[in-house]
Amino acid sequence: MAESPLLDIARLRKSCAQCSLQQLCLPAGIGGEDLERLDALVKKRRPLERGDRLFRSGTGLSALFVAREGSFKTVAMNEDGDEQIIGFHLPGELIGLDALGSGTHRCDAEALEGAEVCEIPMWDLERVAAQIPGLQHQLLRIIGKNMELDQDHLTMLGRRHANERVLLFIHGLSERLQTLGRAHLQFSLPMSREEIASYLGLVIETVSRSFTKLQDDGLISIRGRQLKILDHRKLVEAAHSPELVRAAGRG
Amino acid sequence: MAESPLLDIARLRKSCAQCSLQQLCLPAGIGGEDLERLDALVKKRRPLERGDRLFRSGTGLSALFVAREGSFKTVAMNEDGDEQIIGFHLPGELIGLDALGSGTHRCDAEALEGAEVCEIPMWDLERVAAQIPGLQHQLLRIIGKNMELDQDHLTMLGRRHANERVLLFIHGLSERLQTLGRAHLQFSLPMSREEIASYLGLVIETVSRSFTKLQDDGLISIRGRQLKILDHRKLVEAAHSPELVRAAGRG
DNA sequence: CGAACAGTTGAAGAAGGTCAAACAGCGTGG
DNA sequence: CCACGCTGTTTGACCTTCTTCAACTGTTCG
Repeated sequence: MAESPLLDIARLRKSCAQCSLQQLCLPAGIGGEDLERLDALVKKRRPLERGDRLFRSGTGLSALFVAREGSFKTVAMNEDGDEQIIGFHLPGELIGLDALGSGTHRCDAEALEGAEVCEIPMWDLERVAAQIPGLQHQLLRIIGKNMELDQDHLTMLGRRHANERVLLFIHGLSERLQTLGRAHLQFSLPMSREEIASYLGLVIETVSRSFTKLQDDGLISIRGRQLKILDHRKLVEAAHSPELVRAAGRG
Repeated sequence: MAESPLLDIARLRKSCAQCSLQQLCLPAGIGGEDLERLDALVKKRRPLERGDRLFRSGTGLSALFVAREGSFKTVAMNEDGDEQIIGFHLPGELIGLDALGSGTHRCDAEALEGAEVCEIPMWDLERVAAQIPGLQHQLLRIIGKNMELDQDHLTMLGRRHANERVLLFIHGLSERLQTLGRAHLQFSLPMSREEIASYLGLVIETVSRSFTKLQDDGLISIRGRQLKILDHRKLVEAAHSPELVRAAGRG
């Protein structure tokens, strides 16, 4: 038992159980020294406050972050100065891949609420990934999973009716919360209406109206940021068929 | 000349000069045996015809593709059956990363015209990437570059005015063609209006009207699929400031 | 208590969607 | 070579939806 890291693994399993990076180590058949080496990379950072930034656009990529507690948004700025939210990052999700292509961040990452992050220095991660068999593959999968989130966002924005976008947004959030092991039928939105609007390519008033309409239709209940999904089945159906959404609006 | 691959490198440099994967090997300080090993992976596939598919949604990830000649689209299908184009892939660009997360493709990849592709078996690529120093890093960069394209798409869809989306679309296409070493001020659109509409979350008539408006404003000249950018400066400006777009419409 | 902020609601207008028709390009077959 | 029909694109008129502007409500926090 001279170097058995059993206790360490148990601790890690617990602290990282719902982390999107858990697949980076735990199920990849990595153990012992390798696991310790990986664990040594991860720095736990001080708590962050609402509005604090992990990085800014134009900054070089130094590390990837995982939201451990609290949620984040990534915001891109156009030439003309108006911002667009291009991603929300829930607790357990990854932040910082936007700089993978050029080595420079293309957006700001900002805490939506009190938060805490793990930080993985990119340079070290790449080095270790090249050495530990299986880790590179897991890294690619995690990156791929993140691309899927972007594509889901894309399909929301491709919808031409505001109600559909909002519906898909709620549904998507709920699914993500579920896979992260959190309550997914009743939860608190970490972002403002304004931020949702930006994310969905809408205007704040339209988002507000959509919410109240969904509430009137009995699909959800929403009071401020407290959201409850009342009829999950109907919500999923409605998200995938515009007719239902519109028909309900006339009732 | 027992093991000098000079001629091979020269040939590769030429044939892959504008390929998005060129960074995978050429500038990464890879040479000799390694380069040959990498080159051996790449299969050149038979010519494809318009409508031919590289893969279908639900299929397992077996290879990445690079369009050598001709363009492609990737199409996602919703539960309710309507399609959405989530990406265009110009000659030299990469196709197939959508399956990176789950190992299963989430969309169809279809040739927009006569085409030819290089095929890189994913499994082999990963294996070699783990062995050749620098290659893993280049692979991550290439994946990152592709994510940037998705994010550009996202920022188009986030714009609330049809004219802005179309403007950003044209501008983006032009930029991509330029980096791929092709004519970027006068070119032929490989996709139909219908496909542009789907990509931009608009309806075909709106796309058509936007094009004619941009033509009336003297920014472009468009006849069928033949597009000429007349005032590149003004086009870039207009793409980043809604007021200009709208003001011009009243003139 | 009241200022500041977030969210909701209402009424008006503009933008884009819908429906329908005309038009252009192109390959086929007479 | 031309007529024909197919398909993709443009254009027009109308209608729905979203945005805009504005007022109002509600909550939080000095």
